[in-house]
Amino acid sequence: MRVTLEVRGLLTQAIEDYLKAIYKLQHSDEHGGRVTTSVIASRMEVAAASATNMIKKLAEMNLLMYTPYHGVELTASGEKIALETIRHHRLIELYLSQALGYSWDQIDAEADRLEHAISEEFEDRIDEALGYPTVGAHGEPIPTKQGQIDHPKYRRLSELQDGQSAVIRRVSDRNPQMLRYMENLQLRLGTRVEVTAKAPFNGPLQLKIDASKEVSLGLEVAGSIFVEAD
Amino acid sequence: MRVTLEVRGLLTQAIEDYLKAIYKLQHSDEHGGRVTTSVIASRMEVAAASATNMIKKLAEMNLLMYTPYHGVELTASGEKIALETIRHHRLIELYLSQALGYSWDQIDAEADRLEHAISEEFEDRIDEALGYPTVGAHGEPIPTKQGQIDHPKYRRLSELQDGQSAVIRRVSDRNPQMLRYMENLQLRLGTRVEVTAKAPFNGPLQLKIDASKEVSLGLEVAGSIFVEAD
DNA sequence: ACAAAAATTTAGTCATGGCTAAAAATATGT
DNA sequence: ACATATTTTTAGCCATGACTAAATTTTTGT
Repeated sequence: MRVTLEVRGLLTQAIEDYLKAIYKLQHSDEHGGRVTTSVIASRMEVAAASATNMIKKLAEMNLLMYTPYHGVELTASGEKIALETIRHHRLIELYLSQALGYSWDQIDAEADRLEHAISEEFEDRIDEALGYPTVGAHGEPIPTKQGQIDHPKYRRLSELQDGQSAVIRRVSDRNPQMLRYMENLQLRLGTRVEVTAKAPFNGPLQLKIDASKEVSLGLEVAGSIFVEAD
Repeated sequence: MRVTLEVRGLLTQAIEDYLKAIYKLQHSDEHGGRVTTSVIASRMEVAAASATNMIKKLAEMNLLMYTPYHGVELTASGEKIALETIRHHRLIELYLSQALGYSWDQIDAEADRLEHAISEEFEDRIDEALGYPTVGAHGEPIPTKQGQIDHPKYRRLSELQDGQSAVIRRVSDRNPQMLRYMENLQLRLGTRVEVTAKAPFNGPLQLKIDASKEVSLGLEVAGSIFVEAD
């Protein structure tokens, strides 16, 4: 990858952050593949004009294809860098929770800062210390060092029918408060859940956790939990 | 410490780096207490004009006293921040070497980047994981969370007389290559050494390491090793 | 199809923290 | 003591990556 090599060293934190955000947007089901300026701006919490500026810069660097007024698509080199950043992030998150006892809601913010500061050496050492994991602390796939990643398709807990049982495989890491709430309910990766009732009109669902405790769960939370149904 | 609290959050990496460097210069024996623009610039590897700019900014923020053309002295709040940064640095260095198996020559560069990225939480967790250490990986004292630190006065190995024996308590971390060299010679913290001969005209000294291996050590290296003599 | 709304880009500004060149202050040597 | 050398500061410039306001393009509703 010539381009990636040439580019290395002048990768600012801002560039890595944008590429990471764009990669995630491209692979989220919501915005059908089309990643626009406003979506990027909103995800990055900057003004639209700021996003336009950075997009132009990234296009200049051949990290993405830019069609003005119509959105953005990462190039191979852009995606490579995004995946490296995501790998850093997810390895750090897992390390924080496994080795340093962090809770679910604390790791994202810490990893957001650390991911730009660590060396290849650090990446390799924690990868080894963790036993070369393939799944992050919230169940996200961890890209390999070569940039390979697969996107398993899980169903949202909110989509399950009354009576269905499933195992939690991934949770959204967007909202720390929600993560805290889930953790308190013992809703963890691998936890078995069963939908025992579903209220109509987008009402809450009744959930049996680990075949014991029963709770009522709002749709927003249930929509942030991804499961593998039986 | 009102000022420190007010200042927090707008502490850039550059500010922390300058304060750390100035603190170290103030407490080094070389430049008898007087810390000038050129010394700071040289340590930070920036142009003198850049140092002047930052010094004026730090004086504005009440982090140091600045007498134009005559140098600089940290205020209480400036010193507090410097010590927090140094604490971060030394805890991280120790963690890298103890928990992740880094070698002596690799930890400084990694810690230089990480020290600005970690949270109070991270600091506390590695402090605990390390068993609340008081001495860093190269033997430097680690400031307490309250900013207390003592500066034990060790002698340089180069100052020992022929026949004297001593224990290594600290090594300079300025030169990674030299650290690598020392590590290869098994010159570590706690290692007992004996000067068995001293060549005249600033020549090398002959050293017996751990009562076994003998080596000839140049004065530059010997001057970078601090010992406690019997 | 076309006016109004919404999204996007352009233009111009700001703070940060570098830089060089020139001016000013301090230190040094005879 | 005073000319010269050295150090330090000032002045002005640059890149990064934010911002707001205005202009432009695209989308939407009727």
